[in-house]
Amino acid sequence: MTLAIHDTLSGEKRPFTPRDPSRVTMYVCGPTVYNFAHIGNARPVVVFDTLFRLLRQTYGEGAVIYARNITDVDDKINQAAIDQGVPISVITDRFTDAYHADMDALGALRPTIEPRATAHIDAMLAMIGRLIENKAAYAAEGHVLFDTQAFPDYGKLSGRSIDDMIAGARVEVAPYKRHPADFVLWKPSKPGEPEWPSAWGAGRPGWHLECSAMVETTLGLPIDIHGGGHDLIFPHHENEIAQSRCADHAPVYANYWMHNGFLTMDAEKMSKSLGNVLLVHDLIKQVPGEAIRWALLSAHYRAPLDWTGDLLVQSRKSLDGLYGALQDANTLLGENDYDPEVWDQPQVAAKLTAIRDALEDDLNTPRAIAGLFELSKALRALLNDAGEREALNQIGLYRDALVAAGSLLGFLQVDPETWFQGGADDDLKTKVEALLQARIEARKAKDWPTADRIRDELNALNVVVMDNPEGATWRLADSAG
RNA sequence: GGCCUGAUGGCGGAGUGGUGACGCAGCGGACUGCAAAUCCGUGCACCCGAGUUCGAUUCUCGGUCAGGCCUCCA
Repeated sequence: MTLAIHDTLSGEKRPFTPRDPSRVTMYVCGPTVYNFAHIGNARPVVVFDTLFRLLRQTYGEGAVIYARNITDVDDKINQAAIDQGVPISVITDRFTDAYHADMDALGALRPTIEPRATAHIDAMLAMIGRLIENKAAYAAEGHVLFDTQAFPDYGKLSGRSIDDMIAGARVEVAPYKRHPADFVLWKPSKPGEPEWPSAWGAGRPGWHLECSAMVETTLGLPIDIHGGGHDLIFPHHENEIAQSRCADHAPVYANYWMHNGFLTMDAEKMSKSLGNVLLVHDLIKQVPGEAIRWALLSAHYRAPLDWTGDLLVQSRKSLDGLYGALQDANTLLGENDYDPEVWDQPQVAAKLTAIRDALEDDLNTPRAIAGLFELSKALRALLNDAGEREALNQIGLYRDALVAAGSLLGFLQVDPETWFQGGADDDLKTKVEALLQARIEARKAKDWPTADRIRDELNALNVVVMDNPEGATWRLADSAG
């Protein structure tokens, strides 16, 4: 099977054909760095990271160029700098670092390129120049505006006509606009705000222009895939298309447009006024990033996703099951050698193929996740009658396959011990080991009251004990919620 | 007001014109000193109405409900 992508522009699922298989290009709109990223911001990151992984496996790691911008010039950044009485760069540096740390925690690979808007002002100004030259933009009162009348395809991506937009307009139209739908390419800065000199007066770029310029400079037109949140379709992506195509007389800006669905919090939109903004920065202190990633990928990327405490609990338990199988396999295999003729085994190969097929079918992560469970189930079955010597090869094979399949989705990449005990600090681990040892002694002596009392103590430490004939293992109880 | 999505079991969530994956939770049993983990077994759903069809959860139309965009927004 080959990759098929649902393309917003054509409205259909189309087979993916890159312009150049040795240089596959993908651009995703990144953060405006004025605050911590919330869980809704994380959805496109995780979704397109999964696509990035799939593309890299298909075309080769060096053949996929994934650009995700950092918007570091913006009204909200300016406001934050004023509010906190610090230079703009203090804000942007701080939240760029935080963004990296948070997305790393979700298992997202870093993009190939992360262009910053402020490093591409020249390209933006050059683009404005070309737009004016091509009669697709005009200067007025210190602003430069895009002339939407100059672009017949305006509205095609979002499926709306300019007339519809005017009919539904709820904002006052700035007097210097020729047409209500025209949008800003360049605008004057207020005193104290960052500004750059230009032929149209000192000022700063409009947000839509930033992405167009960075796409051109970092990837070159047309790009293969352009992604982002559903809410960016209009006006942001619509405007990007208009600018780039008019600036360069380009017939195509991006060959495939992908948009992830919105995330709601307990069925409500996340908003500051509702006070339900959940920051990744806070969440990863409470639950493993992998469980958050799982929750984000548990629904198809185009479907809406309702974020609830229960979703996180279920996600974590699902991962417990898979890591449990891996742990048991590791325990059994121990130092034993096995023959890793992994990928030629037809039954394993079929299961791996099913997972790949699911992802290649417009990134059907729920189906791919089901495939992970298929592998896990098969691994469990082998573990349950592992008396046979030759079963070790099979177990090793399935164990490796599960980890390999997981890597495609960004799961199962840590040691099971780390997954189950990683939340414990060294003090706790020492304490637990001591209690566990004492309990093993008690059990040997068949002193059940003492054994049970110690287990209660461990439970109080949020530790779950699992006895086995030789001794016992432990894991931290789930505390997600 | 304009434009656009979606509605599957207790929960999450795929999918299909012909008896509805997968996961979480539940229930019964096995194992265990008792548990946990694991194993075996098991109950439960396709929003409403009409149409097309031999047959619709799947296609069409209408309705209801929910959500999104039209303004910064993932």
